[in-house]
Amino acid sequence: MMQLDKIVNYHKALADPTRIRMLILLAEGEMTGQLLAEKLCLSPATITHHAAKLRTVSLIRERRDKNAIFFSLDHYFLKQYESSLQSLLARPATTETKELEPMDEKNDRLKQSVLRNFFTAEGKLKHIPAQLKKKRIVLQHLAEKLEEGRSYTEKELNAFIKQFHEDFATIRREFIMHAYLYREQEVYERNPREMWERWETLS
Amino acid sequence: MMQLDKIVNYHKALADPTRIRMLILLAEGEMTGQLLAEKLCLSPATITHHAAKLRTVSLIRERRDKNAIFFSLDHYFLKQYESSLQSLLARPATTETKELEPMDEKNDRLKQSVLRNFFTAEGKLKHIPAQLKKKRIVLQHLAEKLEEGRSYTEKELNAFIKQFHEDFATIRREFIMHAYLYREQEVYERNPREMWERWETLS
DNA sequence: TATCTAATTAGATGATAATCGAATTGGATG
DNA sequence: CATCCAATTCGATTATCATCTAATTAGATA
Repeated sequence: MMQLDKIVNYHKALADPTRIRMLILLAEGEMTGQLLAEKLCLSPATITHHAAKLRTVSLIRERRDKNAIFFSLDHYFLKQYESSLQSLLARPATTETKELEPMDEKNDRLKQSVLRNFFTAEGKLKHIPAQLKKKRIVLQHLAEKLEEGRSYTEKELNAFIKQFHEDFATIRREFIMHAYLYREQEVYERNPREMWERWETLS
Repeated sequence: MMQLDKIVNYHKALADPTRIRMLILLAEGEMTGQLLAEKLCLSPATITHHAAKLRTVSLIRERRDKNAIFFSLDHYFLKQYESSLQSLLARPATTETKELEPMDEKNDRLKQSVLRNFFTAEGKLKHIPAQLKKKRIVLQHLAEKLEEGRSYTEKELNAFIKQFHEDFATIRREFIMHAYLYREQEVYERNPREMWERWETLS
């Protein structure tokens, strides 16, 4: 479970007008530190300072090209944290979720058929479903095989995924986008099942 | 449009471990200031201080009973701000939204039929649809009649809604839950259409 | 009215954090 | 190797903020 400090740090990162402005500028596309400094009328040192804070919560990425460093938004993580706060504070039941429930039996049949059709007899994933609903079923099926509460390095995670499919990069990315996994710095961890479900109703 | 300061203040409010702990406690149900102080091992003065910050961004409500003041979560607003940040930083197009698009024509026919069935010839709302999708169509139809960029007092908003339906409280609440409106202190304002749409894909 | 209880305000203190200028690092390129 | 450029680190300054105690307010009750 994502703990208190992470949530607080995430909100601290967004609790400053300069940093929000930086993110808004970066939403248009990647940009060097110098250009950011110029557009915001701040010194390069200040940009570095803020970039560091945004980086520690994975809100931005960076890429070096010659002398310049290009910063860009990390879109996945924007959603990530929001949903974890939601799940912390979620009410036991809302009218909204109730409306979606009476399909359980149908969903279950869909799940069985997706697992039959997309996996080989040996348990390999034939290919990634294009349809969102089916993709979620496949991702969840794989994520269930990860140990909860354990940390995985990127290497370990890739190896895990390769048991089932060659394209580990895509699947790793999908894991994160759909909140089956979360990433802190270089370490990956499985989110608890409640969050998968919370996330499914939210996104 | 929700401006920079509001977003920053919202995140400032959540950028403190004590306040997050308060919210987590309140997620279980309403609670007096004294009890909060006790559970968090803080002075009542400190609780007041934090409650003020949470209140200015509408994350908590309060209710007086005899000498005690009961604090509680305001669930609507939790979602509200998140989505406004999302819409500020949203990318032009994602693969996810594309998957949902090719139903435009079908949606349009649904819309026409819902408007015919739920509204009288005089434009009154017969009753509020139970089904989420239809409810959104009705809410959007009403919200379009609100002036964008104008502020409404609660009284004015109630009067507006009563033109169409008696139960203004429910509809006002639904407006907020589905991000057609947002509330700042005692004042209501219509969100821009992009946010309605952004919200629809998110929730 | 006097009194009790809970919450708020006021003022003080210590910690955190935004910003800058100056010095430094780390890659590219002549 | 010398130089240039952008980014980072360092140190100092200033502003903001969490927390406390003490004093005050607001409602309820005897």
